[in-house]
Amino acid sequence: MARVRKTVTIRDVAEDAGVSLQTVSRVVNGGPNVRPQVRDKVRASIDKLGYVPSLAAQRMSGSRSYIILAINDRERTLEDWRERRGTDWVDQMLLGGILTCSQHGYRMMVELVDTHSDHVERELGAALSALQPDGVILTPPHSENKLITDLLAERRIPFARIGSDAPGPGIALTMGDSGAAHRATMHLAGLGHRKIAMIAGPSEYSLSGWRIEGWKRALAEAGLSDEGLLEEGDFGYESGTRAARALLDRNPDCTAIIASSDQMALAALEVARERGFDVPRDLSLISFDNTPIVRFTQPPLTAIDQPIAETVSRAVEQLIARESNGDGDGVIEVAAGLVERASTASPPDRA
Amino acid sequence: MARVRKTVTIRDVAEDAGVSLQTVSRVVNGGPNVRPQVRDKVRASIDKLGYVPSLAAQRMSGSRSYIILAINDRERTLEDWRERRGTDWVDQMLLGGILTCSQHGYRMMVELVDTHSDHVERELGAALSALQPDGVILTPPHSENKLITDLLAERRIPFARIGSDAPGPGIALTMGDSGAAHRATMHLAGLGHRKIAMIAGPSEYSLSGWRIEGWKRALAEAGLSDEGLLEEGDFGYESGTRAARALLDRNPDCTAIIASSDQMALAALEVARERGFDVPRDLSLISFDNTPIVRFTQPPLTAIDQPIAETVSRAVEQLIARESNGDGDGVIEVAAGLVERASTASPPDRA
DNA sequence: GCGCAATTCGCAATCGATTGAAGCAGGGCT
DNA sequence: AGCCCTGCTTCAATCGATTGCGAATTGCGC
Repeated sequence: MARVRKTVTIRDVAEDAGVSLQTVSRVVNGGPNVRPQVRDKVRASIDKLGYVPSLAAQRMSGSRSYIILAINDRERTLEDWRERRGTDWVDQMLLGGILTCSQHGYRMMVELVDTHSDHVERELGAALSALQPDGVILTPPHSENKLITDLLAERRIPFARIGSDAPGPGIALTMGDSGAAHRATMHLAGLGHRKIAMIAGPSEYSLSGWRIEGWKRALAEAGLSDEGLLEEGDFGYESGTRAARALLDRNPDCTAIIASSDQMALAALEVARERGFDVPRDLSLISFDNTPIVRFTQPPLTAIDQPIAETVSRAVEQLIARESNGDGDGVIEVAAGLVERASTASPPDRA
Repeated sequence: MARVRKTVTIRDVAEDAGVSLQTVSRVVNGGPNVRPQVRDKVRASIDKLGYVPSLAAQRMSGSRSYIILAINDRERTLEDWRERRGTDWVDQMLLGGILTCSQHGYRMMVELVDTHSDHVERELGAALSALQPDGVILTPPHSENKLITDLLAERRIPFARIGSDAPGPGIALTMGDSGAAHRATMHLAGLGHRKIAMIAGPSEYSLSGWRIEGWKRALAEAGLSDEGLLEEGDFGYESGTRAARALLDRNPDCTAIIASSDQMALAALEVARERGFDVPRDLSLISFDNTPIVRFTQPPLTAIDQPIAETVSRAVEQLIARESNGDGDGVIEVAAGLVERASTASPPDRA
């Protein structure tokens, strides 16, 4: 009764069902040559004994490890990440990744790597050797780290780059940053705004560039100018304060700001407050990320919602599929949504 | 050159160093009978070839899997968690867990389990069979789920319960909820407050009870009453609004509120605003969790900082140590800190 | 009822590392 | 000088699942 339960192996199942190990293996892995009758009998034994194949053993014999490795930034996570972008990213990544993995019988592991370290290759190489993952997911800013992508390409490990659209090696998944910025800008233009500024992210992130691009494209389509309306921040609160002040100093007639992160939008909101501007009456605000914070500000912020969970989920599916199909790499776009809240309105009438 | 790099096995190292496989294994695992000279030679070969033992193979032969499994709530993470408690928990757990694991040559995996599901045992059992983790970390509300703790005890897998202080099976790690609530209450009492209310968490979380206990204890020590000053919420924003309104309706002379989550504190802040109360002039606020949000509110909130990363880190260390020592279970307390910001001040003078 | 083909099953080797027991030195003892 | 003993290294079995290949069974048509 209270005896320690021995591990149930494929052998136990075979014995219980009265068939050979190999037959059980075929059943488990959906092999082609098993009679329905036998298959059901084996399935019954599996359920009865509660058999679950050992990941380690599967890895040993088969060619797959059933492991997808997600590379996250260590330095940022430890010190900067929370300060600058909030933590929603990690949570959503886990959600999308782990759930999708488990749906396919895979597991996801997270590895924290410091992009700026000199040991990137050694650290990552060790993880790859130890785990031998079937696929790797890179999150910004690793997605465009050549040392990392080269290492993965050399080892012939399929990988996905989240937040990248360079058609290089590996599958690229973008979240439609250009389109999202375009949409946000058009939304503001549609409300009647003529001076729509942008606080962009750091240039080392290529998504910063796409957002600027989408913003400029929309301005051009609406026949508006972008002159003097662009500031660069680092996603963090402080930089947002600085950028917002500079923008409003330079453009007293600016009536709308798109910020490339929630933190920077929060900072802009505070700058507006300190200048006696009412949001949205005097100034409209749209932020990127849509982390939980922006629902509780006064007013709640209209925001671009990044479909991180879905994107990672797609990445996992691609990696798993690619493994069997051997398909080539491609670029996938997952569209971001615009969540309208109370921080956007028509601009004030000015003489 | 660009030839696909074959996996480096222990055999390759042995050959390169001119010794046997077993000698290499001894070197890697710190075995006792290896000449320093030989050991150095083997080490050199390991570095040269970039050898890293395969986790799967280690699991196969040895008794350890070098895997720690962290159980998180699926339902909450998917739908409610972010709404109610923010996501900081997950991020911090990963930080503390993954980093500490890697320091000891272990890996952490995350499993999402729905506590309220009927399949808890099956889901968790499958994960345990597949991964055969050396230790398991339970986070609330799993920490006190008897189905889960029984399953782990039966399988003889060491486990740690985060946010629990029941001395049952497994290591219990509390974050000093009672002490933290006590400290927050004393802080307010020290500022001169006489009516200090609490918005508690749901009673199904035992930490809710401890916080109430600490609050009451402090009130008693300060010679204050707790009558009518307690409301229960569910950690979420909505419940905080309801609770704060009820408290202020019932106690017009209430000058301070301790909320058991940041979300509920945010709600209380908004209720104060809608009633024309200035925080902290008319009402002082202290929240639990100290997620990034509360630094950017107006005013920034004084908060209890939960040392989640450190707690999980301690849990990992205990699990790994316990595995070798075979030590018994115990209760460990990691102290929370009080971060003073601008939401607390002396109460207004009232006639 | 027979033969051939198609399907299904079982034996054995294998993945990479660990581990207990056996082998082989060299040194000290009587 | 013979013997044993200690210290270090090597042989061989093992973990649990996969997989190729040969063997056995079934199915089908004539």
